[in-house]
Amino acid sequence: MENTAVNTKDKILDISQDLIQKRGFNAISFQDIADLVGIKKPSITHHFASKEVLGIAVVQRYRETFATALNRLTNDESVSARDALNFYFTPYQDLGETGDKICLCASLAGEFMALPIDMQKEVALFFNDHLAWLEEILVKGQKLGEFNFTEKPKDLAHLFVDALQGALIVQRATQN
Amino acid sequence: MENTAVNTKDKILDISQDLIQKRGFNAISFQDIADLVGIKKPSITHHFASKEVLGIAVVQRYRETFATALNRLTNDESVSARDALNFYFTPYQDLGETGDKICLCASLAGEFMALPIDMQKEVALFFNDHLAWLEEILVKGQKLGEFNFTEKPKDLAHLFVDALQGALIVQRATQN
DNA sequence: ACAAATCTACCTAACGTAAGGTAGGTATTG
DNA sequence: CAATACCTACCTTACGTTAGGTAGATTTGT
Repeated sequence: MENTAVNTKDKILDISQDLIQKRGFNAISFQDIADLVGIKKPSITHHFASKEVLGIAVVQRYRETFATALNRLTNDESVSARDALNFYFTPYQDLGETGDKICLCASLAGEFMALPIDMQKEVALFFNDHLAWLEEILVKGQKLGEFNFTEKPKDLAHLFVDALQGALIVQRATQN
Repeated sequence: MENTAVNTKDKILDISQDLIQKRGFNAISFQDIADLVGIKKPSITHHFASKEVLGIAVVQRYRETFATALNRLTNDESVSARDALNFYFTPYQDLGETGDKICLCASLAGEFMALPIDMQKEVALFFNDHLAWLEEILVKGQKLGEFNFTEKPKDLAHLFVDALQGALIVQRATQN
């Protein structure tokens, strides 16, 4: 885990995210989080009014961190489409190497129907962001002759996201 | 849902499986199951000693149903490798059409680290079964000239499983 | 400048609810 | 009649959340 957070609120976010990526949203409790942060259970409500509010904050931050990083790649003219695509894979490779963590939104999507509606919306936004970004990169790379594929960019974007998310889930379940 | 079960034990299994595919294992309770079966909560313990035992039974049945169907395809000489592969996809297409259900083992793999060890083992067996079966079909199809691919059969089998499981998860989260 | 008021970040204690599970009784059925 | 399939009643534990309070920092009023 990073654990570079300075203030308690960010620590709660970091630890919550870590726990969700490992065990899911419904399987973790305020007690789990409080123990790891080093505060008492009710102190969490001082920073986040409810578990739902905390959950939304975790996904929002995750989504925005990705969005910022991906937009940086898209806006930088010196980054080729192929490099951008390679960069896209690295966080997932890192996750795979942890052995016990998957993408936050894959974890939440697995228990999607048991999630508060506002968390569902955040998860949906995450995947739609990624699908749109990948499609854009694929179109760009095809136009510039960097890529050579016959499939529709939208379909290929879907395949990338699906295979990436699925790979982490299946890998964690089958290793050892 | 099927709901073709005649005895209560099978009804419990059916409904539990359905609920796990929709909401996950940790988000469902004996109360949820009992309400849908039409019995009282403690009556479930009469058929399954604990939630873990019930969970294991659900995955075992799911895994064995698949194993039987897949072995039938492999053993039937009149079924080509391509047909076998096509058959493999149909249950997942059906799941996609439900709009609110994913593969049982994808759901459980999403909360893998929060699962009892014996359930983890069953989930791992499921994926390993499928990976081995797909690899076998791919090798067979390549030998007979039905398929034409350069990737390693094992890698391609992984891609199929990953993309299939991932597709259901992502699709459910992004539709509407 | 200094005191009063307010805010921040926590705490302890306890709430109501729901969880999984148990004990023991009562029907139902071969 | 004996096993099976259910029931009611209850237990313990854990959950998210609320109430009320405290110590210390910050802001404000004079």
